[in-house]
Amino acid sequence: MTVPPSENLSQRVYEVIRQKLILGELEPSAPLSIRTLAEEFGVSAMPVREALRQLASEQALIGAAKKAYRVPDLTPKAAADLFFVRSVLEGAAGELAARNMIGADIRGLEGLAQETSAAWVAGDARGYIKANFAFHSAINGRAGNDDLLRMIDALYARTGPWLAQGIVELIQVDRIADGHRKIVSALVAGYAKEVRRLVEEDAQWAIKLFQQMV
Amino acid sequence: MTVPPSENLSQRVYEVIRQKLILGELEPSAPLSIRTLAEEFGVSAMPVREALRQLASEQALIGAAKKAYRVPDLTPKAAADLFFVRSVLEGAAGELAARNMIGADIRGLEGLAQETSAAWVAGDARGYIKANFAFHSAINGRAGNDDLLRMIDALYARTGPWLAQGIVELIQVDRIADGHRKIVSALVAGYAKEVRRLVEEDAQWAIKLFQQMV
DNA sequence: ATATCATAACTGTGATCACAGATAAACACA
DNA sequence: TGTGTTTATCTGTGATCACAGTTATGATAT
Repeated sequence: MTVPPSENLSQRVYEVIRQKLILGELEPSAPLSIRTLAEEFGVSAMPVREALRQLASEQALIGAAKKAYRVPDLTPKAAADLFFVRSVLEGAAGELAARNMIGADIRGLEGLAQETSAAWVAGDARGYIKANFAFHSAINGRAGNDDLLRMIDALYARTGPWLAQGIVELIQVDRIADGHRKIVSALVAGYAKEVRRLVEEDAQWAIKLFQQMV
Repeated sequence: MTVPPSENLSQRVYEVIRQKLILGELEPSAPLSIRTLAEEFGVSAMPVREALRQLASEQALIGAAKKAYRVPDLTPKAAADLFFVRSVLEGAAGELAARNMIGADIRGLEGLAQETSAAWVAGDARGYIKANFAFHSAINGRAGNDDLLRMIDALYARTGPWLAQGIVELIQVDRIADGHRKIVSALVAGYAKEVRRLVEEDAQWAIKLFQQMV
């Protein structure tokens, strides 16, 4: 877990829970209690409550009035919508990043791509999610557009729990996921438009992955 | 101002301030005090504080520790980044919407396009912003993707205050803005891809508008 | 054993208070 | 008339309490 450097207690709590969502460590429909979490974190209810509300405002949690906050359980349609938005944003980020990347960036990317496929063949679901997120973050971070990055990360927080479930079920079914390698190839070649297309394809692939799952 | 139907006091306050941001009724660098707003709204500090924090988490406000919340004053680079993201998202929404729109939708759109240009030639800055937002919302709403819509609206909340300033200065300089009419034409023709391109262009136009302003 | 209902334990929400840091105002001094 | 310093006011933040709805529990009756 990355360290949460912040002057705000609320933001620290927020960051921790957000990371857990991204990495799929919280399963869908799991309830999150303000008081319980407050005790776990060793803080008062106040910061937790603000963190949960913030997550809920990003749709990363659902919070009905006077009912416990819960991790959303995505419907097929909702998941498809989400991955579509992600493909649009991440595709644009990829095209921008392709123009900013230097040799060292791409080398790091190759390592992450390897980690990703290694975790995949090993059947390590959590490892795959983590490596996958690291890979895409490395690209999106080079787009040079913080808003883009923030929005994409918010999407990962929403799809994380669902992905963790879906992948666990599918990890032994489909063993081919060389999309990342193709992306890296397009990056070394400097084909920005092609990077965009491939990144979009990669995000949409998750949708297909789900449809098999049903 | 649209009525805020909600069971949550915090959310009601949030919605009101958010609308003001979108419509450019709050000027950049203006400070927002929790206690002051609480008194204005006739509620305690609690709901206001949560609303402001939520806005801040969306970057619609800036909130440094122990300093008053403020309406962000965008730098040229930040504004450009923002409008770029908006062009990407709204372009995608436009393409989707083009496939869902029926005659009645388009007729309503024609009216809104007329309002927009009417406000423009009349030099009514606030009216232009309002009509412009209504026009685009009518399109984005037909995309059938709530996440897309929510994200785009968040962007309008961030560009609103800045747009209000920029447009006031430019409204007598440039009097041609028939972009909306082109979009409507493409919609009636059913050219989804062309709608996307035009919507993207429309968003990027705002960037150029700014560059003239400096 | 199963269904029904009362009760107890939980939930988020709003309000209020104490506190420390930031800002602005007031004052003293040159 | 400036200028530096102190004081007072205002800022968000964290903690705690009361409250009303929700959910789970357990007892009672069928």
